[in-house]
Amino acid sequence: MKDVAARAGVGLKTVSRVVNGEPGVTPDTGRRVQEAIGLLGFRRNDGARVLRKGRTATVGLVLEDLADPFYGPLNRAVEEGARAHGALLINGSSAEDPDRERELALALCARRVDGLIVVPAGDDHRCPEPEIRAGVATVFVDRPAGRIEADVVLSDSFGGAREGVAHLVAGGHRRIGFIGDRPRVHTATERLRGYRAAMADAGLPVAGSWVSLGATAPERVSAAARSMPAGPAPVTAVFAADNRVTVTVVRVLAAGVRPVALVGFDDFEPADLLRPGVTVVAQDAAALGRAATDRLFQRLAGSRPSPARIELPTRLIARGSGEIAPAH
Amino acid sequence: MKDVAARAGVGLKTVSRVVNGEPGVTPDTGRRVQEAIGLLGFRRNDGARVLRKGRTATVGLVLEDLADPFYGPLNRAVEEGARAHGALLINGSSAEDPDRERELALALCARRVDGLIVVPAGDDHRCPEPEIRAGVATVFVDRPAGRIEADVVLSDSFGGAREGVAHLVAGGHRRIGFIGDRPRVHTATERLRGYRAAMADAGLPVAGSWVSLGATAPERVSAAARSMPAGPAPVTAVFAADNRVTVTVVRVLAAGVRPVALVGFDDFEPADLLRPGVTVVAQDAAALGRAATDRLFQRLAGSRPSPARIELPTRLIARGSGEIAPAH
DNA sequence: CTGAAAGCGCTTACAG
DNA sequence: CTGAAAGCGCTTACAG
Repeated sequence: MKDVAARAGVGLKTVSRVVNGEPGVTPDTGRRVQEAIGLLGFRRNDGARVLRKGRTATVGLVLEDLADPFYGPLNRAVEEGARAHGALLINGSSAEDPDRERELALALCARRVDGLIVVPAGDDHRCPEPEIRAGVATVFVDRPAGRIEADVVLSDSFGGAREGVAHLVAGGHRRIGFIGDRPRVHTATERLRGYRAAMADAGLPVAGSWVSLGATAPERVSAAARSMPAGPAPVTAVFAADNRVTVTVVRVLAAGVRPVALVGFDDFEPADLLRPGVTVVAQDAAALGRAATDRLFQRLAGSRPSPARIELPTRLIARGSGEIAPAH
Repeated sequence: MKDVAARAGVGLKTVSRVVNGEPGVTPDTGRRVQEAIGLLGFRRNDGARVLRKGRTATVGLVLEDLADPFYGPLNRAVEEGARAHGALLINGSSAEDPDRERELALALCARRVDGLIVVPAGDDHRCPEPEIRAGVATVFVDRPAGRIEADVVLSDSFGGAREGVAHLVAGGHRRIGFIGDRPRVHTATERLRGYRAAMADAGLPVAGSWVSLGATAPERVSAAARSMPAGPAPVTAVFAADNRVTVTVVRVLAAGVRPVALVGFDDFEPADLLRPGVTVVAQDAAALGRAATDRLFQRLAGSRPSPARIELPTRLIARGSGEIAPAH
């Protein structure tokens, strides 16, 4: 900038004005400065700018895994939200590791991001980052964070699961299985609660062997999906509590002898290409991202509402697998 | 930092030394400084640091769409590569819009990212960013950039398509269709070239009606997929040149009367759940990301090889759809 | 309309 | 082992 000023024969401040399109520069002076900028290939250094201005126009996003298709639309929605406010997105994967999550959040704070959007690592029940409590505006998405008091944007896991299971009940099923993630994962327990509520609503009992919580590894899920439709109280339908579980269950059921109905939580790519199509309770990952970003920028704009829990509705999409009649 | 120095009764430089773990501080002094840091909740401002050091420890990634599942693993791989070098990732979507791509690249340059990884917008044949030519280390991935001389990391589209089509030929097919993206998309023409090469290798003619290039919108692709197995010279197999095309073709063929064999370029999520499973020529998006990041950091480390075109091999995965025998 | 001085929070290059 | 001075590239708050 100094070079540009020298070249154009003006002061530093004038260059600054031209670069930032501020008023108070004669057209002629402006032109001279522009010329010098072009000649020297000058680009404003936003880092230096930030140092004075305070705001970095940067948002940090910490999620579980950038490679997970579920987070793609969320990621993109946050980007778009940030972009609408002239901000860039720095993001990273926690890889479900609380230490790595913390490390990432700290690095983002050291870069002085204006705000942080965090998908908390699944099993982190420790108190999160002191810096978040200290000051950086933060919104949690997809899962609630430990015991922290902060904004959180979630899908309605309870209501969605309840609706999905009620759909099976309405189809005539009375023995329905539930396969979900480990109990320490919040969404898993919420969805289980929804399952139990739907069963209770219909006055149906739940046998112990119909509920299976645990790692979403294919081996464990396969075993559960194989055993439930067998035995003394065989289920005629299964509710799969997330997309990893659903995909495995589809495989197992396709290989089984009797048709078993299936409703899954989370939509997944070509669920409609399968025969039968997979009926799902879809959550809107992009809407989650949008809501979180909106909330964040409201806070950045100075609004100070007390921390809220925002729940977004889910949507049941019937495609066939959930409409299979019970085999008595 | 000034406050910490005052509180600990030391100079600024001593605080700096402690914060950065530099030697030359007595344990006792170190302790006092650490205490003051804890008390004041001090965090180094990396922005200020960067201003002096020159390097930002930040890598920029510009791709088509953060929400696209294909780019998830690439995104993650770049993140991991950057992380291994202590760098953070700023990324954004070009949304296939050359202007937006340029705007993003400029914003990243203004932030003084150390390096840039770019998936060029599909149809950009203009000369790309002057700043890239000017200096920021840049590696292009997945598609070559205009006419620029820079590193580019690609999948072997030609070889992959050739292998996929040869697989169909080996299965007894003699009339094979090709459905791909618009001709201005580099990968589309490369794959078409691979198709033609495989047909030529086998001494098979290619009828004009067997080749369809154009937008990957479902309507157009459906029309092509419906017409090819009909008419006077009906194809018995189709090669779909990318995953968007493949998904649409699967839908159409499933609804058709005669079985038509299918091989797709790009793997997609539950291609193995479908009946039959979809045979694909898979490219390794994570490997693309890794190779690009490696190349970038080699340059950042000071190595100055001349720009290279790095091609990664693809892998044929037979799952059933590509092994359907020709219906004569 | 224009510019010189001070300062954002750190590090570099020195000197003690 | 320790610290004062200068400077990274910009903007803020003034003064002319």
